[in-house]
Amino acid sequence: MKENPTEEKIIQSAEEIFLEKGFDGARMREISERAGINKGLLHYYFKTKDKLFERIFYVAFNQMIGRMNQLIEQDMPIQEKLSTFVDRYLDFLEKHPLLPRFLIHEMTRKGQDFIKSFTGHIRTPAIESLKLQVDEAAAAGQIKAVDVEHLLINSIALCVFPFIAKPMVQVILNKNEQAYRQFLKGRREQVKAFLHQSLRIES
Amino acid sequence: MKENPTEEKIIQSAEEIFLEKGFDGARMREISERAGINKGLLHYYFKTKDKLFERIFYVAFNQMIGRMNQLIEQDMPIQEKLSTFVDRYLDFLEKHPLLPRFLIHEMTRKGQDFIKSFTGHIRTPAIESLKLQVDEAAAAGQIKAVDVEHLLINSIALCVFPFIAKPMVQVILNKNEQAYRQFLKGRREQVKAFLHQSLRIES
DNA sequence: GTCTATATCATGATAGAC
DNA sequence: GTCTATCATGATATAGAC
Repeated sequence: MKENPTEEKIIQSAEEIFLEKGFDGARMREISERAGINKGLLHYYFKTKDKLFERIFYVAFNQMIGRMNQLIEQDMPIQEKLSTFVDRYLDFLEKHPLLPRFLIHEMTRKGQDFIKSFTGHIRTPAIESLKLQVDEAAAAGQIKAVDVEHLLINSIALCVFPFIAKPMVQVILNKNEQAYRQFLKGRREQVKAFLHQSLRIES
Repeated sequence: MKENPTEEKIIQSAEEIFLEKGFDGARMREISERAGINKGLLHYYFKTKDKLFERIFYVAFNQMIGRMNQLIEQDMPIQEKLSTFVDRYLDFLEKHPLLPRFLIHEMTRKGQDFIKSFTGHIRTPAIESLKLQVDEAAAAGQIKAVDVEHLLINSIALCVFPFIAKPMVQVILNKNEQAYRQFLKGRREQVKAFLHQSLRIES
């Protein structure tokens, strides 16, 4: 925080360009131009393109994982937690629509080793306590017994997929920009209903 | 089909490299090397990198959309159709695990115009008849009334997300390669159960 | 700290021998 | 049709003036 304003500008510009075009498609020249500074100055602040990228990636990765952890660890009943997860996570994605595709693409590009170098520093999601909660609720007859890993991945997938795969979904559903925004609006309730239904007890 | 064997080799090599690294990350040198030919020969067959890419993209795009259309249009009851969709689509993805992320990334990189130039030639999925089928089944009391667009996107998302977002899911669930393969194995039944549950009538 | 000018290198693409 | 050699460009990165 409270960094040098030039550095701040560079960070912001770099984030925009890296998220739009990925590491391979990004150009140092374009980053400097958008930051309104000279190309040489970039290298004064961040020795190399790789260094600049890692800074952006690190922040982006933590944002995403951090938000998810935060939502998973809230102290509330499981059904309410699911609804809140969907609402807050979709809020987050609407603010950062390019984030998940960026992370995924770069994590795929770099090797397993690169990922490890980050996940080492980072608290991995607290699946265990979520599992306890789900199992207890199932035992108490409040919800159907389900596999917590798949439940979590399903929740994430349903929220994030329309952002990651936007152009593909547009083709499949034959929707222009405006129609797609409309689709996303309705999606919030659809996903919540879908997830709740998946926990409904068989009668 | 039955092309020149050199051209065939180039296509295969180019497909592998483009799918792994994307257009921006792919190198003509690497493509020629993997094809076992000279770099100059690439340009003899495919004038430019763009031309070669478009050829690969076109085939890949058609494969994906074609498979989906085929599965959507099968003539069977809706519940059976959903199960078959999941099974056959997951089969397809296991054979082409890099395909969806490649398509999504490149469709995002190129503009809307580029996409249109393809979707013009292509039959877009037959959502309408699927909607009829779902609505009729709902009216007959066989399934819950649901929005067919969201149902379709949910089905696709649940299948495809673990392939698109593999490294991210690995971090979230803290799974190495082998554990991840195990996770994918169990997923097939999980997704089918999940989708069927979403169509269950309220009692 | 910021800029200009330049070095260095890799890439896509071409020309031409065989 | 296939290769070698080379071009032209554009990228990252550095050196040095201010």
